[in-house]
Amino acid sequence: MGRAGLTTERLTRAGAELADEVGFDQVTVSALARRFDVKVASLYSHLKNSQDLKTRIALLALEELADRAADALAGRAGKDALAALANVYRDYAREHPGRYAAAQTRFDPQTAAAGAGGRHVQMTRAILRGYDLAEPDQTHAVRLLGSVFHGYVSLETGGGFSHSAPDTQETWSRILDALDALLRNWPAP
Amino acid sequence: MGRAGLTTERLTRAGAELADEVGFDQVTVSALARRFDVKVASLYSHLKNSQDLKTRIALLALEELADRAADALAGRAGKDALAALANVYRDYAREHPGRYAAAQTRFDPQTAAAGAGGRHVQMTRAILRGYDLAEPDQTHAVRLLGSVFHGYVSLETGGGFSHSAPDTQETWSRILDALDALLRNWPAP
DNA sequence: CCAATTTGCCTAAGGGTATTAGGCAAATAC
DNA sequence: GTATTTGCCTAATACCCTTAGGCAAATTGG
Repeated sequence: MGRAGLTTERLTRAGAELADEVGFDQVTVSALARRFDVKVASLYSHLKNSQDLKTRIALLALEELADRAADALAGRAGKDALAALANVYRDYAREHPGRYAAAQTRFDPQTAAAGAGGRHVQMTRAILRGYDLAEPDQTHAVRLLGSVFHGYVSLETGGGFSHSAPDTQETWSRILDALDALLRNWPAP
Repeated sequence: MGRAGLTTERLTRAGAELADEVGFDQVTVSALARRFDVKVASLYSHLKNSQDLKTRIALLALEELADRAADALAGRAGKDALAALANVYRDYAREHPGRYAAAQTRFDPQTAAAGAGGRHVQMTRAILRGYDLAEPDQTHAVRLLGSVFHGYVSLETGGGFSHSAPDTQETWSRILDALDALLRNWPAP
């Protein structure tokens, strides 16, 4: 029997695809082995364990998301930038639901520091440069934006808004309008 | 051997406690059987299967949450009501992380209809009566509030905001201020 | 109050996933 | 071209989930 050419890299990518197809929860070392037509134990030369695989997929997703966000923000400011970043999250979640779910993983500080989490915070902060917010309000606003983006996307992709008018695209636009208005007019304590 | 007095009800409650202790993902028919000092197969007289158990825990959590919300909203209006509802979600997630995680389960329409999901929407709508929002803006606002509450609580309990000043209580207060200001001043399309 | 029925928990068994240990052959290094 | 490393395999253990079938305790009804 020849070798299958397994690699931590390839396994992670295939795991991400698998996640998008069957859901991040269903990503399993066994399923991945089947996909490469290889015995399960063989993967353990490349992956520490099941958790390791999931962490790698999560970090991959965070990285991809940060790359897309950086692209989208280039040359934009103000509400334009706000909408661009928001749409990156929303679109990514729709295109890659499994990866997006993976990106929600909570890491231990060790792992988190190695990931792209910091890039996301920095990009959100960059957007706020288009508004007039001093610290600590800027941090409050970063957290609010993170909450809205994550919360909305997670509810929408989970079907939480389905089967009701008005449609979610309309709501999404109006929420971005509302956030823009709020940031331009952030209330004093 | 006497009987253990198992009940779907008791199993669901114990499952919710287990979820708070070890995490909703770790809730398992086997662990529940151990807790009652009973063989695993015995649970299958009371539960359809593992998924059934998880669904029941999720519905229990949604119900408890709706009950707490209804209590908190009684006699309040405006920003008071907004903060009360928001705090119900946040406090519940802190006290009962496993149950809160369970409450995020996405149900099939059949199951969703039987659950307390509708009560939550109705209570959020009730709060908005204190603000001057006509449809469809009211629905947009309901979705925004749901997104913020869920997003914030999920990020905070997941440790997404840790290790950084200002502290999360401060951010939470200022976010509620901001939402109140936004609702009082909802931008026209 | 005893017989019949239902109900509750058990044993047994089959199938899936995770993980480790040890082996053989293909790739690589010298 | 031999020596070493590396990659995938077989084998084995340890969970977890689920169904089938059995026995005894509880309940029902005469």
